[in-house]
Amino acid sequence: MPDEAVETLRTPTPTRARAFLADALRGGAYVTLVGACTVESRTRTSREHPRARRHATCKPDGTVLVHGPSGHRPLHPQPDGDRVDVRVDDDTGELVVAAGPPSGADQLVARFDTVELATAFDVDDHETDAPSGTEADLKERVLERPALVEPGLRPLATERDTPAGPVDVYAEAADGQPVVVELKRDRAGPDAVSQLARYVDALAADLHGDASPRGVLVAPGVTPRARRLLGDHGLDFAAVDPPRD
Amino acid sequence: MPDEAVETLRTPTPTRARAFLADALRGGAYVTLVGACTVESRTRTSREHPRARRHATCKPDGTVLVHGPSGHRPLHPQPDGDRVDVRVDDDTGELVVAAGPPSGADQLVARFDTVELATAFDVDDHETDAPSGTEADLKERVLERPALVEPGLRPLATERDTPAGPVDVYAEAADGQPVVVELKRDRAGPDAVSQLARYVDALAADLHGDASPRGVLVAPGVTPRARRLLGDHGLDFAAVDPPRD
DNA sequence: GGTTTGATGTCGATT
DNA sequence: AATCGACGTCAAACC
Repeated sequence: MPDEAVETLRTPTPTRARAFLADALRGGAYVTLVGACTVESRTRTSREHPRARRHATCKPDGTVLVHGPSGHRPLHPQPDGDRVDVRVDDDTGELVVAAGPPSGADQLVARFDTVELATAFDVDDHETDAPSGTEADLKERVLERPALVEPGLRPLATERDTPAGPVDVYAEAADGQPVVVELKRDRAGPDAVSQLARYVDALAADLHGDASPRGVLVAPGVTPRARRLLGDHGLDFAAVDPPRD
Repeated sequence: MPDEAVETLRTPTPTRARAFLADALRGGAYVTLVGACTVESRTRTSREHPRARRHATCKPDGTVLVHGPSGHRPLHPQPDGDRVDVRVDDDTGELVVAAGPPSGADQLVARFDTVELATAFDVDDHETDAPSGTEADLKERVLERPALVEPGLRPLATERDTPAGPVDVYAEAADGQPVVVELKRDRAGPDAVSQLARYVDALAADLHGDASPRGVLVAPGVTPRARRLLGDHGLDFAAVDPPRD
């Protein structure tokens, strides 16, 4: 298939569709199918979907997506593995698209009794600009202007290791007391507070009494439950928005 | 468009593509586009993608997905709102597909300078069998056979409310001591242990000394760090797999 | 509508 | 290559 070609196939027989699909995938193309199919997935959660007209996508990296008429996610979780198998079921005459590891488990199987449209084309792989407004952006902002967290704060390290995991920012307060900073780009929930508490406890054990660290949660906001938990654990909060662009 | 029809349009002009897309969406159809486009998203995290040949899907519910050649997720987060706007840019001649709330923020904008293929068809909305192997399935299993967690355990309530949130299963041990059970369908990590610890602490405060509750994490397994945290908090673990089918 | 949590996917670090 | 830990994102249940 030439690089720029877009191929389409209307109402092929399953045998013809199988050949079209196999050829295109072998050539590294991106393929879509429209037709009535059943979907069965045996991944982390098992799911079965009765026969209905759906839109399926097979990407050259082995990704298989089957979409219904609504929602952002496909009908099934994505199986591990990057192999796609395309065959015609001898008994039922169905076109069978199977994705996942060859071993029985963790498979996604779509069975088309009819294919009304098959398309194949190339899609560009392209470097994409890094997203902005991430936790990494928030970290940069805090490192550049630590006073946003509290006056006199001096960052000492990022990703400092503790037995409970790496802390986002390890710093020293104006009075010299160690401070653990946990960053969240979204409003922080109870999990974020527990995570910070784990880090503070682990660091306190690590320093074995030399100095007792404080913990500060830095996020654009906190949920009520998280706010209460902060108080319970004697942790602080500073409202900082992640920078956008 | 008749229910069963599948329409395709090759290399339309932007004006023609706009009409095709608008007509199909107005009729509740599912539409796909293949062509070179830029993608800009201003949702929670901002992203920009330079012009490249991509595969776009517009669902009748307002979902817009733009996919590259690999990976399960689209190139962009899905904006809030269910409005899709299709127009031709007077200055550049591009076909512009914009999704999200009409107000400027939180928008996804894809700009096609060429459309090589447009397709439109109906996709069935269909009830889907409930997935199995979920946390709800694990809960059923534990309620039916509480001895899987520990001998003599008697479940008293599910979703029992505490100041920290609802506990999965509230139970009584053989000796009458209250037990908080936290269920995870996957191997449990540190977050699960912290969540359980929050519930146990909250319940202990709720019972204010009448009885001191124990906590049991029920999951197919625990990660090393979670195992250590369990010990730190004096919590127990029981290995139980969620039932599959 | 906001909050919370389950369910997934992805990535980086580590083994 | 597999595992683990953390982050990002979506969806559903419940006020």
